[in-house]
Amino acid sequence: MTQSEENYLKGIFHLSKGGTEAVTTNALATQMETKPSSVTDMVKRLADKGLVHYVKYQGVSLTGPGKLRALQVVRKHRLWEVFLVEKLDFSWDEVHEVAEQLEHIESDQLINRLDALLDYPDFDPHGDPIPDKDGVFKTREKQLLSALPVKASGVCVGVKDSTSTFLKFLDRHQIALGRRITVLEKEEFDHSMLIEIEGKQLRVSQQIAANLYIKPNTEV
Amino acid sequence: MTQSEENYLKGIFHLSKGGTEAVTTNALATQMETKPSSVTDMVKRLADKGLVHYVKYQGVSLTGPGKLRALQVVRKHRLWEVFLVEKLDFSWDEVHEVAEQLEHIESDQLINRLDALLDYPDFDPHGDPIPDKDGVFKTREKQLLSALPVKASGVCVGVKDSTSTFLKFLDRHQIALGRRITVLEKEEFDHSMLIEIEGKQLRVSQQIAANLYIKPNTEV
DNA sequence: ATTGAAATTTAGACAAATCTAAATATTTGT
DNA sequence: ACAAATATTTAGATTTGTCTAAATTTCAAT
Repeated sequence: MTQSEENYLKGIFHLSKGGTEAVTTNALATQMETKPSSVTDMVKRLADKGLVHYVKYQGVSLTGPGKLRALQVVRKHRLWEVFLVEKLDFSWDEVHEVAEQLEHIESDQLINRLDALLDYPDFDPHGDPIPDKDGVFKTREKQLLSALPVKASGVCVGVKDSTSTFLKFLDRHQIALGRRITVLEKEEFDHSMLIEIEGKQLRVSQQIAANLYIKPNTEV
Repeated sequence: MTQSEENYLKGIFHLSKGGTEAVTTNALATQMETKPSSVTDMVKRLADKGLVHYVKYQGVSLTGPGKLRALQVVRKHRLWEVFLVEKLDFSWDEVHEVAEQLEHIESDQLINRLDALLDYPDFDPHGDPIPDKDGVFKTREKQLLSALPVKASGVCVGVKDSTSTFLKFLDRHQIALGRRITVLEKEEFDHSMLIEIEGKQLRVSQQIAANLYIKPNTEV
């Protein structure tokens, strides 16, 4: 299995929202930053290897083995991200590029011992779940707004701090249970966030974001 | 720079004993476990990029930039080996294959922070020196165990042969880096030795003694 | 110094992964 | 339903890294 093949499986996995839906050639070409014709060539190879279902002009989807393989790559990517942040003091926005390389290192022993070193984390620094060896991962019912990655979206389901001053603040900004919130930006130095709620943009400090529970969209 | 190019530079570096001597096509083919014709193709490419000197039928040697690059790969390889042994509890003989992959990860930030995490080690688990960013490394005064006289004592600092069978042998007999070894007897006819290690006596053949590096007269 | 052996290079082929340009299939708007 | 727009595939070329088989160069021995 080449790195390129692994990257395609991962790309299909992400676009198909967890390996269920079919993905179009054009969408995959955009995701992989390549040309549609290159995608056609590659998905044919992947189909020959039994990793994807592919019917000409009808799009591509992962088979069981293909999905498992994609999940193993995702597992490695996210574990390396935890390592980079926890052990090497990378900030959350610096890890992706390096993890893209590290995710292709082949060694079960390596990844399982890394998992142990990191104390078997369930989520990566962006709040995304880390699959286990068999591709199974925990879903998080609710998360703190501060734990959500950029572009994540979810519904407000609760507060951690329920003092009246806090709740009044929420009222003033039309933040209420059931309201959908989307994370637009995260500021690194003070961990404040720019969020969108009810069609308006709002900047909230880390103190706010760390006290609001969100039920994120099930979107991997 | 591709991984294959990096591997060739490293191969030339090792065969040329530190980048000084010229290396023959056949020797490099053996080192790289490939065919001489493939070597010819590759060294032409490396010569075009200014990384090696190459004259047809005359062998190949590293240029300044080529040697620096080789040293940077060696640096990464050895730092990763330290990481695997110190942080992930790999044993001596398990690290090489994984380090062969990790050495090609491209990120100065990653390798420098890894260096810091490991507390700037000067030597890898096999006792080989780790070059710094500029390719400079410390030399350790070391001698083969076979070269030590009777009654001499020293600390095990490295191995010459790092095949896994040899490393496993060492593990079985509790011979490890940092262990003090004292020469008790040397047998004339087969050059075997009786040594003391960890309070126990052990007879080692000349083949063993000629592959173990010792730093003589050193406090632990 | 010449010849046979060994080492090395060249020529031509292949697979992986990509591209451009052209051909074909599907979808959409009226 | 049909033409135009869009999406997709095919055909043919390119690069990297490899191979085999044949040709060439160097080395070594008499």
